[in-house]
Amino acid sequence: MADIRDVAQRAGCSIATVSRALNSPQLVRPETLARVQAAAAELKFRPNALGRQLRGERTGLIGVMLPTLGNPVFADCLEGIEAAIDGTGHRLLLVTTQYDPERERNAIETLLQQRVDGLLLTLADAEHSALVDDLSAEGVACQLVYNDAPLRPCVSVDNRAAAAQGVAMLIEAGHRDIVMVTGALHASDRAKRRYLGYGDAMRAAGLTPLPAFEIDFNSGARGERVREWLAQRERDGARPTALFCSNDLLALGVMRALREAGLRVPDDISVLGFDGLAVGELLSPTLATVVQPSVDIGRHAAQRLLAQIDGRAGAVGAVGAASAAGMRDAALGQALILPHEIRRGGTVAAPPRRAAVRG
Amino acid sequence: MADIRDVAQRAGCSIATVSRALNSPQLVRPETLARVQAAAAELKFRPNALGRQLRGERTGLIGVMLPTLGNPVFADCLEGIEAAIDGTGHRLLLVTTQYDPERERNAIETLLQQRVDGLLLTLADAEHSALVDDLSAEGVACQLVYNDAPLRPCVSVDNRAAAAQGVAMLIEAGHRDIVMVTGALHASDRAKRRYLGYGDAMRAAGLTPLPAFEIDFNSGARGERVREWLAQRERDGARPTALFCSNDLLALGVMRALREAGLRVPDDISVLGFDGLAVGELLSPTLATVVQPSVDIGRHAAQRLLAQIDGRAGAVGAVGAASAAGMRDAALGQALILPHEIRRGGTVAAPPRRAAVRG
DNA sequence: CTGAAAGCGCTAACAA
DNA sequence: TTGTTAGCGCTTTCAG
Repeated sequence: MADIRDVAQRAGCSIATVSRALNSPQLVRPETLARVQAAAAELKFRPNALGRQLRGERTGLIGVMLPTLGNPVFADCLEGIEAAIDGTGHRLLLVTTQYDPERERNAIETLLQQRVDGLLLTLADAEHSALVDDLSAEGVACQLVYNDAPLRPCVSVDNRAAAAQGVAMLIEAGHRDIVMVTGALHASDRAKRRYLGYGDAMRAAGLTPLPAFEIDFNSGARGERVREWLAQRERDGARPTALFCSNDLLALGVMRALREAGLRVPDDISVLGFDGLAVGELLSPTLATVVQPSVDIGRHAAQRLLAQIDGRAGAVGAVGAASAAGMRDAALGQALILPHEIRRGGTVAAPPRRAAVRG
Repeated sequence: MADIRDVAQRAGCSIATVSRALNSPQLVRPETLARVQAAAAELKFRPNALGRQLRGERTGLIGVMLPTLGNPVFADCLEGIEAAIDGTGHRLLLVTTQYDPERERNAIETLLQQRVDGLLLTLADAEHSALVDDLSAEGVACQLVYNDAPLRPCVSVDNRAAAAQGVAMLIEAGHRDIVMVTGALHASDRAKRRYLGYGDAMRAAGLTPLPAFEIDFNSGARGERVREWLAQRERDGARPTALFCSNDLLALGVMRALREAGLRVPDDISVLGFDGLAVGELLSPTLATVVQPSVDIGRHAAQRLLAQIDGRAGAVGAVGAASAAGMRDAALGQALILPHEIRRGGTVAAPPRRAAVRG
């Protein structure tokens, strides 16, 4: 593989000139430029990014860490990130963690060793994670994605308020026995906040929040679990009339289990999701859900990160004054809350009359 | 940021010893090792991967290029890739192309400049792409993903045979008027091969293949287009009784348009997809489709790529003999065809009786 | 406008 | 077992 020296020799100039010809053509005499370009083409010269990165200040690499791509919510977000960096000359280094905190640690370290210019992270639990503190202490440019931690640099919806609004819709539809279904609660700060929102809405309506029904994401026997739980509830005479699922994927799984258990949605039981996956609208009945703008979340997070990176470079030496860049930086260090939306759908209806059961 | 020299100084040894302590601990006296580790920890030393990569033979980077992550088929594949490289110390550099050939060129070049050890690519059209030839000519380790080009290193299903089998199922269900719906045919070699398979199945049953109905993926007015087309067909008295969609996402969109046009699936018209997206099983009716093992495609492609990379390293100097590595390499240079599967689903039923219309 | 030279941080001979 | 040294390919002063 030809290197810059080969090109220089062939073009009859020094490697410095080749470098300039490639990076700052205007600094080079047109004639020389042409010779260099010709030489480069003939030798099929491919600049080695590693050399440049080692030497330079920035690598142009952005580290992206997501729990999984099996959930379209994250794939969508990644599309937004891609869209935002398109044309900026940045590239993406991608890692998934499967919601495993240890993998999170390792992944971040790996990304940092590659000297990424910045980090876009979705953590299992941002609030109790010391990682983010360490990162900001180290001065690493970083934005959290989906995590809504008020005091941290992140882009998300207001999970608590959004969930409350969704549940309020259920209540308005006439439901009183509403249970929230979640994955492992401890594994996701978003699920936790949504549960808080559920509680808010219940109490606001004078209802008592019920414990969440947690189902292990990774267990294959999800349908089984749901059926058992329903049977138990049935026996207690306390089958809920509506289920609020902490995310759409879970809602889909739950609905399948419901169907297999012989229950009709929404006739026998209503279901509300969270995320706003596009597929939800293609189902019949369509999935009622709390929509978060996943692509925009990714896009904004990436844009903020880029601004942060640029600001950082621009701020060098501008110590004295609270510059415009500094002002911007302050905003970038705080949460950006994007608007959510309630998507009404066929999976929510009025609760069935069950006077006989109750009486 | 502390570098290896700082650590050496603090540990009271040379940088070579630090390097060894980090990479080959067994070559270093336990006591020295401990000193180095302590020093590294105290200084929060983070090895700079760029330095190592610039020096070394390999970077540990794998370049992945996919059309989009908006289609879960590719997200699933990426999950498979992730799974395969997990624990191997490789990292992923990800780029999406939106099916744009120019972006494909640029993306590959970018990846190569970063000195990736190998490439995992889904091209718009692998057969007519000179890119792959160039790559193998340059000796770049590379596997195509989803593209089934018989003579190239790739992992896919037999799109033609799979499509034929799916269409045969429609015919078996009693359909004779079957139209294939695709995105822009020229933009995807898979769609083209599936159309060939459609033709095979039709002719095998003594039927005449019909022209494909192409809908632009990127047009927002997809539903509109479908309705117009249907109306036209209706007027001609030639409304098909079944639609074979070149992928599941398209099938979902088509079904929605059908519904909006007042047609019931499968009562009025049957729909068959291709891909086997998980969501298809959650719909009601469930989506009949030709299933390709997306995760496995990704996994196998990554495994083959890793083998190729290792083989390459191992083969250095082993010029004389047709070594075992050489044998393996030969296989890695050819297509790996994974088995597909027909998933029967509620979207396919017998065609409606339309004696009155026909007569 | 161009060239010489000094590294960026690390690994791997080669010596000791 | 450890140290010295020569780069990997590139950018960027600083001179000319």
